[in-house]
Amino acid sequence: MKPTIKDVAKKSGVSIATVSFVINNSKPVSVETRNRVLKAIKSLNFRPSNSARDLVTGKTGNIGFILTDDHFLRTEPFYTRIFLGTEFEARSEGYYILLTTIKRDFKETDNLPRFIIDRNVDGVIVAGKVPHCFIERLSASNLPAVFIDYIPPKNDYPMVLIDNIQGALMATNHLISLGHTNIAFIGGGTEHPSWVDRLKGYKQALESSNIPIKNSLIVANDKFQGRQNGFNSAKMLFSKKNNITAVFAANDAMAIGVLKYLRDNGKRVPQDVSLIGFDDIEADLMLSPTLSTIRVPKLELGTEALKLLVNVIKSKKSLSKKILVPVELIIRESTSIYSPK
Amino acid sequence: MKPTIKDVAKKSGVSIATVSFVINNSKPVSVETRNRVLKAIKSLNFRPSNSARDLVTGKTGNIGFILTDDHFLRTEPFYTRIFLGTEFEARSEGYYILLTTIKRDFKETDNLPRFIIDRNVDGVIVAGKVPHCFIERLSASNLPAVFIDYIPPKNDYPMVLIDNIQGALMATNHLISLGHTNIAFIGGGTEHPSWVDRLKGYKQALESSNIPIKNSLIVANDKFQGRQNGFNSAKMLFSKKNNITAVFAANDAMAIGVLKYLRDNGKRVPQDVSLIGFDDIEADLMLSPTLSTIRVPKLELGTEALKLLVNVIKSKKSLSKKILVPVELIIRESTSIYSPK
DNA sequence: AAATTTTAGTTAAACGTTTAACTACTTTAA
DNA sequence: TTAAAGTAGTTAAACGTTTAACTAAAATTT
Repeated sequence: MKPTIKDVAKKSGVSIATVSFVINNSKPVSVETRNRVLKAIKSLNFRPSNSARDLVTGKTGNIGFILTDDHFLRTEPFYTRIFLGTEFEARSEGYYILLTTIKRDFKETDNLPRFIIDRNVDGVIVAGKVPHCFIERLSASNLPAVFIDYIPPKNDYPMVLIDNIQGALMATNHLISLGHTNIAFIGGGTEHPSWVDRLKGYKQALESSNIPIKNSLIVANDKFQGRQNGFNSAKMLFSKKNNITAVFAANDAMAIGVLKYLRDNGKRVPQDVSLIGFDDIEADLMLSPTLSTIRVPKLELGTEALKLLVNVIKSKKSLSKKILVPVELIIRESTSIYSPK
Repeated sequence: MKPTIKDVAKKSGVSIATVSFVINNSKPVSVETRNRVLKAIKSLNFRPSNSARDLVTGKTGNIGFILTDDHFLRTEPFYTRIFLGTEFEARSEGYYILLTTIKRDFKETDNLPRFIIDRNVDGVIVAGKVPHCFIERLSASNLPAVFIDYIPPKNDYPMVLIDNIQGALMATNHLISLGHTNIAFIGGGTEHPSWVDRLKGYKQALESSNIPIKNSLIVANDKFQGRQNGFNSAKMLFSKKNNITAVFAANDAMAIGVLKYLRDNGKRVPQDVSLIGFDDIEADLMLSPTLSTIRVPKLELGTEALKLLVNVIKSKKSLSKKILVPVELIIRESTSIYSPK
């Protein structure tokens, strides 16, 4: 059978309490006994029982990771990478991650994830946009929670966010520095803070370079943000005659849609139109040209969120800290210097 | 504080044992008391403590889900769907899933997932191909395990497999029924049972239609199985003059690579070449033409594996059952009737 | 009617930890 | 020299369940 703390105690000739102190560093133990205990632990291959420990401490050692199923199933491994960051960090922090999805159209009457109902987690991480009514239910459950890449309305949970404004600034400034002035923006709907901020950064960049902002160059009204949407938006923009020489798409998926539209319609990238995305989804290595973009450190989003959550759990204070994770400009083939015909 | 079984017992005027019997249906309880207890449970919003229960039963209520990180991060949400199937089924079975990845090049000396070392799972599900040495380490741990979509060498674990031969038969027969005879096969390396079986099905279909098998039409030597590989293989096939009119690619990712090669080289699909894949990764709705394929029921792979594992855990017998999940022919735009020029 | 079996419930031990309260020394302070 | 404080360890209770062993009453069999 699995060895218990008693076996260790017997083998090293001390009480089980002392063994516990050694395991948890919770009380001073003399060097000799500590070593004796450690040796016994090793030789018996002892591992403390989670359930016993959890029972007495009232903790579970688990953390829930929640996202909508469509986010989880996105073709770009964006949220999966974030999850992996969390999972990885959880290993060193000694937590287990319970991953579950909720429906994108979570209803008032839907069940919360079972680990919340059963209180089988010490806290949860919510990644990406989730329905309002889910957030309300979650907040009623009084569990510590941290949000990633989404600002929950009316709740001051701690958050780990992408520095969207800065990224959009970098992307737009990159295009400007290449000589472009007729720069289009393609974004998702305005109900998501990320798109709002990326648009904000775009505008700021233009302003500070004294380039007039033309609403005719901005498409940001769709609820979705996939390739199809990029394709459609590009169609809207390029069917009018407005001399666009560069496009900043608010994410790579849309950028790929734009790319497809341009290719289908005889525009060369980057010779005729420069194109930059956002996210760096390292999607398609076959993509040609390769896409300039703003790299979002996805693993880091996940690790930071876990660290933050562990802090909240341990301090028991509901610090409403916001961490803004910096992004990085990645220049590839899809952007080049403006060369008028 | 969280209500305990004692609170329920007090409220309903019975002993805690009776409450336990009601919760677990483990001993007959009269209808009246049962109802009284259930009412108390509901009104107190009582949920049994996992840790307490686990401690006494020696179970954990957790199941580990293991796959390599590159599988998890694949652009096609193939394994993520399988996971979702498992997770979904786990909800109704009352288990929690701990998802973790191992490295594709897992080394003898690498640590097993922490939940195995700590024995914090009652069993594990392994999805997709994993390194041999990992399997050996796993099997030394003596945990119940079920494999999905991979046949572990030298171990008779229970498995849930795709009916690859049948699928390949269906795909090839579909092409044959359209009048094609010069049908190429593009597969991955032969070290993976799936590719071997899909090739086998391809050959069987040709044989039973009395179409000679030409090795020049078969490319199956690469270790990887992505788009790039499909692209390269198509190049190899079509650069020789051999009148290929149809291609069966052993997965959709490779099929998409083939499609790209054909498009780049002026061949129309399906007018000039019919193309069918395998998996149905519902990748790119923008793909044109849409891809005929063999649908693999991914969720079902996951649910079946969980059911099987739960069976093993409960029966304590190491039944080495194999479940072959049926596939389905999905005809879309990329295959059409053979029309000689 | 007595003996036996069945049914519905109770009691108490056990699971493997953590930790508050205590003890017995040893060191330091007065 | 004695009292106080510090150190290193022990004892035992507690956490919230499950379950074996038991009891008392009811139902069935003889």
